[in-house]
Amino acid sequence: MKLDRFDKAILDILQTDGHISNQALAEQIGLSPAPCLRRVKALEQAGLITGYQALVDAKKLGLTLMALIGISMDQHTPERFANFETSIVTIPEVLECLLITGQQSDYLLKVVIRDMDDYQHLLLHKITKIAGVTGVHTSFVLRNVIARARLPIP
Amino acid sequence: MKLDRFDKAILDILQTDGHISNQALAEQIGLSPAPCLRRVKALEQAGLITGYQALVDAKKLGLTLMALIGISMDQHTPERFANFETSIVTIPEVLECLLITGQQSDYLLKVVIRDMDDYQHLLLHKITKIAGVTGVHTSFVLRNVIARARLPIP
DNA sequence: ATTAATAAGAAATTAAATTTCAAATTAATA
DNA sequence: TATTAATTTGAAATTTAATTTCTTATTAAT
Repeated sequence: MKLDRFDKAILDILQTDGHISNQALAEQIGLSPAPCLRRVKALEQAGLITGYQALVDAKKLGLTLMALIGISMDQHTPERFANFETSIVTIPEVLECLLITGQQSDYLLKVVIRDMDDYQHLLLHKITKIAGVTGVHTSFVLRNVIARARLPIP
Repeated sequence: MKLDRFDKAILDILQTDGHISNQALAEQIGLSPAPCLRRVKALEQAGLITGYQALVDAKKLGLTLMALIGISMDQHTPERFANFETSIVTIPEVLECLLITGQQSDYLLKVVIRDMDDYQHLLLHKITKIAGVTGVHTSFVLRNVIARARLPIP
C-alpha cells in the first residue's frame, strides 16, 4: 500500500489526537468527510493503524517511579529466550521489553511502579525468579523528557 | 480524585481500545451509557486521561530499525541539560528521551529509523551536533517483545 | 432514622458516522 | 493527444452514537 499526502496527514493527525471527529479530520486534511472516513478505514484494514488507546497519567495513578532494567541471561538459546518472554509478558508493571545488542544485558525492560518497595518486590519476587536470569542492572528515570511521541511519517 | 472500580475498569479498557463506543464501554463495566460517559469526561477533566492516539505500525511505514542511544554530557549543569532537551525534542525520530541514573550515560533515547544510512545521518548530523554531547553508545533492538503496553491500574 | 448530597438510568435531543449514488478526477490505452 | 476505463470525490439521506435533561435510586452524613 502506498500512501499519498492525505494518508500521511491522517496518520500524523490521528497519532496526535485519536479522538478527533471524522468531520474535523476531513477539514484539516482538506477532504470531505466521506472520502476521509474511507481512507481511515482503509488504513485500519491495511494494518497501518493497529489500534487506538487512551493515554493515562502514571503519576495520577500513583505510579511515580519508572525504571529501566537490563537483564542478562545465562544461555543464549531460543528456548531460554522464549521462556523468558512468555514469563515477562505476564507482569503488568513491564511496559516494554526489548531484546537488544550492544550491551552486557540481553533484554531491556521499562517498568513503572509505585515506590521502592514495589520495585524491590518486582525485582526479587518476579523478575529474578524467571529461569535463566543471571544479571540485573537497574537505572531509575529522573525525568521523562519525551514520552508518547508519535512515529515520524516518512 | 479517588477511583472506584468503575473508573479503574474504564481506564483499563480505554487503554486497550480507545475507540470503543460509549455504549459498549458502559455495557462492559456494568453501567448505563449516561453515567459511563460522565465518568469518562470526569477522568479526562481530572487529567487522568491525557489524550487518545492512534497506534501506527512502524514497519509498514518502512521504519524497520529501532535503536537505543545512550548519551553522555560533558557538564552536568541545568543549562546543559535544558539546552540538550530543547534540541532533542525537535528531532522527530526520537520517540523517547529519558534522563537516567545508574549508567555511564545521562540520557537514553529511543529512536526509529528506516535503515543504517538514516541512523548514521541521525547520529552524525543531528545528535552529536548538540552542544555538550561527548559520548554516544548505541544498542540496536532485535525484537520488540512488549510494545505499547498499558499502565497497570493499581 | 432522617436528611442531604451524589450518582444512576430512561428518554429526548443533538451530533456524528456511515451509506448511497451521481459527478469529477485520474490513469491507462490506442 | 484523444478516448475509455477505473478510481475517487462530494452532496445528501440514513443510521447510529453521543449528549443532555430530568426523575429515581443510592450512598453518605448527621
